[in-house]
Amino acid sequence: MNDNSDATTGSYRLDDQVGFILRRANQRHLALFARDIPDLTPTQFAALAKLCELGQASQNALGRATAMDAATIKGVIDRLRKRGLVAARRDADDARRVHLSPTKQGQQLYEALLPRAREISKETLAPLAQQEATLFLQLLEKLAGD
Amino acid sequence: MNDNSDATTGSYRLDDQVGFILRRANQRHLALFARDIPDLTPTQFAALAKLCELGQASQNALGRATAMDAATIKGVIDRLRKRGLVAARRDADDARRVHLSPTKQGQQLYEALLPRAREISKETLAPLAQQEATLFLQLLEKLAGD
DNA sequence: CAGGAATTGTTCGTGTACTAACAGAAGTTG
DNA sequence: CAACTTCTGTTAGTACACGAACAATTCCTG
Repeated sequence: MNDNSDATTGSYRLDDQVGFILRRANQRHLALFARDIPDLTPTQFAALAKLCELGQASQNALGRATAMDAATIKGVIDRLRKRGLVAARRDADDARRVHLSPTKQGQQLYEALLPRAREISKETLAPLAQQEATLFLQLLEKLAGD
Repeated sequence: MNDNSDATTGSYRLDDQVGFILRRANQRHLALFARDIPDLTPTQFAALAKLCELGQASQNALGRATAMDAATIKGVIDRLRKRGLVAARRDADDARRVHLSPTKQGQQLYEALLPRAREISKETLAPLAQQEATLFLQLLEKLAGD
């Protein structure tokens, strides 16, 4: 009974808490990404990748598709635009919207980076056996919600 | 054979990549934390908790124990000191070191927040069944490394 | 003991991330 | 149609997070 599994009783060790380990796992992934794709941050790559998948999107819509709020996606897109990877123009139908699309250069960079991006996902999961990795992804997906 | 499981072939969907889902899971946890413990960030709580666990530590040592680099832990400790939760003094034996310890107020706050911290961990894992959660933590730990 | 190497903490610059407040445009409803 | 509401993007402020460069101190080794 006294096995510390209750949420309101027993010892609390920081090192055993989901949030803390989640943060460390994320750190490890970010480090792998920075090593293999130094010229683009994971966030920037995510925005570019999703925009290439969709072909086009409004700024906030792209933010929602990549789990970034309006303030965050703005900075990310600003930097991608400055590097000529993303093109932006005012939407004709809705004067509020910023219509985004990847430039040819952005599209090419995305495709050129794909092998490395796949490799990063593989390396991140490398500590797990094949079956463990599959199971882990299923559980992680549940944890992420939505 | 063509099941897209190879790291260098097949389709690439952002939404299926570990890094992306890891980031979303982390976001969900951060949101739960901010809701239940609005007066302290997860990082600040981690530093305070670990310092209370250890009783004392040098600044960089605490950073290592909480997976924060020297530049990051400095800002975190500065803010905790400003709020009177952590006391700092120059180490007598090593003039480089900053000797840190929780103040009485910091210790009390930590203990007062423990039930909520436990609850947050529980809520974060809530989408998983008991057995799934245990397994998940084991796999996540492997992924975090070290 | 002297001189190079490693450690500790600091600062700077860049890039997420989120809240809050805002302006303008579009949609909805009485 | 006019008021209300929602949605879009922007800005300002705070807080991680990390690389790089730096000074002071300590350690180590010849």
